[in-house]
Amino acid sequence: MMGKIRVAVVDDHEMVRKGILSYLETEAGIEIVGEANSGKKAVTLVKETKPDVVLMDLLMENGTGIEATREILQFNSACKIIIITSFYDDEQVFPAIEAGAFSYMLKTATASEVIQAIEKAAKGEAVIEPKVANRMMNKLRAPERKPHDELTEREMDVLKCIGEGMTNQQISEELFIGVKTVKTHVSNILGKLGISDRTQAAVYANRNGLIKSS
Amino acid sequence: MMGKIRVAVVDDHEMVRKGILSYLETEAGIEIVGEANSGKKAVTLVKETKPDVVLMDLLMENGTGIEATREILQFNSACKIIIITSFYDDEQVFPAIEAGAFSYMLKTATASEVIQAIEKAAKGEAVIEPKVANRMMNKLRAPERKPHDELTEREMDVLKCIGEGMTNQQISEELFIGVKTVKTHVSNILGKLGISDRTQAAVYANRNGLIKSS
DNA sequence: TAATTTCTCCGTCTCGGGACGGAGGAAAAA
DNA sequence: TTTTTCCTCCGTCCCGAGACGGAGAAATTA
Repeated sequence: MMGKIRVAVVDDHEMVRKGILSYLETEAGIEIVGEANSGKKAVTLVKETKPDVVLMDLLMENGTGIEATREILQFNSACKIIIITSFYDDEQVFPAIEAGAFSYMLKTATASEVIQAIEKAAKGEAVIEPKVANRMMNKLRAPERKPHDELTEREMDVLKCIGEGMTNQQISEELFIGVKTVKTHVSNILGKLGISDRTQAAVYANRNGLIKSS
Repeated sequence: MMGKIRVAVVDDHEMVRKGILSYLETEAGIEIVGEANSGKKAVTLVKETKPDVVLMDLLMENGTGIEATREILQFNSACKIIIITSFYDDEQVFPAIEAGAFSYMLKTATASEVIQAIEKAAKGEAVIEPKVANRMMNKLRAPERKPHDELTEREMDVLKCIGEGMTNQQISEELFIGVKTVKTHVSNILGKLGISDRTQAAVYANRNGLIKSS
């Protein structure tokens, strides 16, 4: 029989932390070793307290939980990090998995679900939210080949400029290349994306998140 | 001296509800009359328990808190509804205010802030999160005159088509007008928006939510 | 090393896009 | 009613945009 599972809670919302704590404080097998309200403090906290499991929010005001996850695992790869967040977009989930997150839960989770996830994590079993799991499966089945994946680096630069509404002339000045060159890139971009003019390219760029949206 | 302030908590995340409850349960002047995890249940709950104050999450899975707020105030206009949410975009804030929300807080709020907000709401004093307040002030100062407000109905039609990446030819077929007419509209649109080509118009349309985004 | 990819630049040619001016008709506002 | 706004259409003119072909240099890959 092993001792209590040492758990740290990281979330910039105090009320969420307290909510999680209220889940855990009555559990005999779990010991709360600390709280943090930012990614940086989380790193410090883990260094000091060496928890077995970290409950980590993804979206925080000072840097995401992804960076914190990555940093923590660099010096403590045995630490199991459970992501708890409100969302399950691809943009959030996969970087988290990549960074080494162990389990992925939603804030809709109930007390028992959270407790189970912690206990399983301590035993080395991952828990993935069903909705998230579906997306992961889709990701693995179809490797999500966006048309612009085959664009060269330079072509991406040009496409982003188009997405900002720039003319070929402006792009040439922005990228320090000739207008003719820009035209060449534009032609190649249109061909690769299967569209026929820069306006559609601009729409494409904006809808596919290629632009640092406003 | 009045009795305890009757409070209801609405949030689809149990852990957030428990967090808020942990804030409030030690307060002598506050009585929790119930919880709800959806807008519909919130309406029912308020009908049954008639709380003085409702803490309401905006983003919930089954319908937003905005609808619930509107419904509740229809039959109980004395009820003070405090919105507690993670975000403060214009898209979220203003519909909530419009629906009759009394105060607006963020989930970053501490226990004492929440308690104060409740006590003030019971006394008829609104609390607005500073970050949100700033946006409101800006809204009131500049009545949000988007450049495309001065576009005619037809010009809006054309602009939306441009935002889809359509050519003048395609637009003329879509709207059953001549290509020359489309050109006229395009010229007027560019003039009114202060831009110089259709690519920028397409970007504008997509960034200003004129398109039923993908 | 040799071969491929990518970025760069040049030219020519054609076409769509946009500016500008003009104008008629219908509907809404004065 | 008169006036204004808006939608519609026409024409001409010019330029940017895009297609197409060719080609050199550098980096990456085989």
